[in-house]
Amino acid sequence: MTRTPLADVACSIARATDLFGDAWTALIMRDVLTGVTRFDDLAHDLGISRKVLAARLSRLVEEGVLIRERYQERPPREHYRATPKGEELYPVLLALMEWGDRWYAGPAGPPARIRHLGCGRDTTPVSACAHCGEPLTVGNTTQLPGPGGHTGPGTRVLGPLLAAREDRREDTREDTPEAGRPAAV
Amino acid sequence: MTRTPLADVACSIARATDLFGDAWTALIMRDVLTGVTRFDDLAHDLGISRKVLAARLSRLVEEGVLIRERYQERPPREHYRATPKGEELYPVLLALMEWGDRWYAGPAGPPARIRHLGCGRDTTPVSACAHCGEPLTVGNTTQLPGPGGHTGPGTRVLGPLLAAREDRREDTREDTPEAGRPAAV
DNA sequence: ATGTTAGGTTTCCTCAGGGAACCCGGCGAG
DNA sequence: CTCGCCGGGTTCCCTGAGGAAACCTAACAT
Repeated sequence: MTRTPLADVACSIARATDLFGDAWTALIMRDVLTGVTRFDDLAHDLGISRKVLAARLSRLVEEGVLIRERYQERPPREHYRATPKGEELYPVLLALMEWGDRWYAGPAGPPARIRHLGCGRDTTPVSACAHCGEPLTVGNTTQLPGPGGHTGPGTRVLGPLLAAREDRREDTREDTPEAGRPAAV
Repeated sequence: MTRTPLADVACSIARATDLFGDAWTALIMRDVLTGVTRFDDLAHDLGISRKVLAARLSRLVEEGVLIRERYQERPPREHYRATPKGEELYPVLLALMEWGDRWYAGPAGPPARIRHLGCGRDTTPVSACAHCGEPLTVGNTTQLPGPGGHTGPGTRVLGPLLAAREDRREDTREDTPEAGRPAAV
């Protein structure tokens, strides 16, 4: 929770991880996105301590990933729903699930299937290139500095944590040259 | 680390989360997959405590996600490389990064770009249906019980934690009726 | 008036994570 | 041949996050 200098870091993975890199958040989002939205239901379903659940939910609400809504006045009842920002975490869940399926499913097969309503078939989610639709792998991609990165040219760049940590080592660069100018492609 | 009854649970997300749901693992995998593979380099780059780094690495090796390799004999030097199982975590990283880019990139744009070597363009990773190639969203998919799930019919099913937790509350269902019959689409 | 349910909050305890120091084998330099 | 350094960890102590369980406050329901 406040292991969080990560949030300031020039790496979108680190930023996402700051929220998502904890034991429960992924499971909470899974539940909320699949219809388990009330406090008690979540607590039961996950077996999470109520204290921690409350903390996670309010963090997720702060972050704009969930909203707390009163869905009934008498008696007053609340639930948590995903915002668009929260719904867009779905690909992360799909990727985690796909990986878990591939490497941990028993002989019986995976515990759940995803039916794609568009084509009507049980699907396997793949990470694809938005342009050509081909699957993306470690082998067929490279990481390059982006416009928002304050990183030197040589740095491998999926996430230059070094940059944001440089306070701890001012022997390294503090040049930060006009944080725009990417290493023009 | 041993908050881990999760690993036994009938949900691939929970299984994946058991490994991946911690502050550092995603970042370690990011680094290893992008070429930061030695202990000291990882420790520096991440700013992680050496103790925890050692623990994470040996866990990842145990799990078959990384292998420890001697890449030079004199002086003896080791590094960590991703196995195929480890490389297949790439989609998870891409999904996290994409989400971070969409919601946390400053006005300057995202800190890094992914170039797809197949089509030569900077790409945006999308979670697509392996059959029809269309993007998968919360709205155009449903979750159904899979062959490996020991879950009742009504249960929403991306991850029935209840099943594995029912030891703790035998007041609830122990019926588990013919664990198949999905809520037919 | 008594109980129950939803939605939390509080208290106490334990153990994982951070920081920093320490350790060990293998060099390479003087 | 001794000194010191580097890579790759391990050990120690301390703090703080997470778990368990009890408690609290409406708002009904009987």
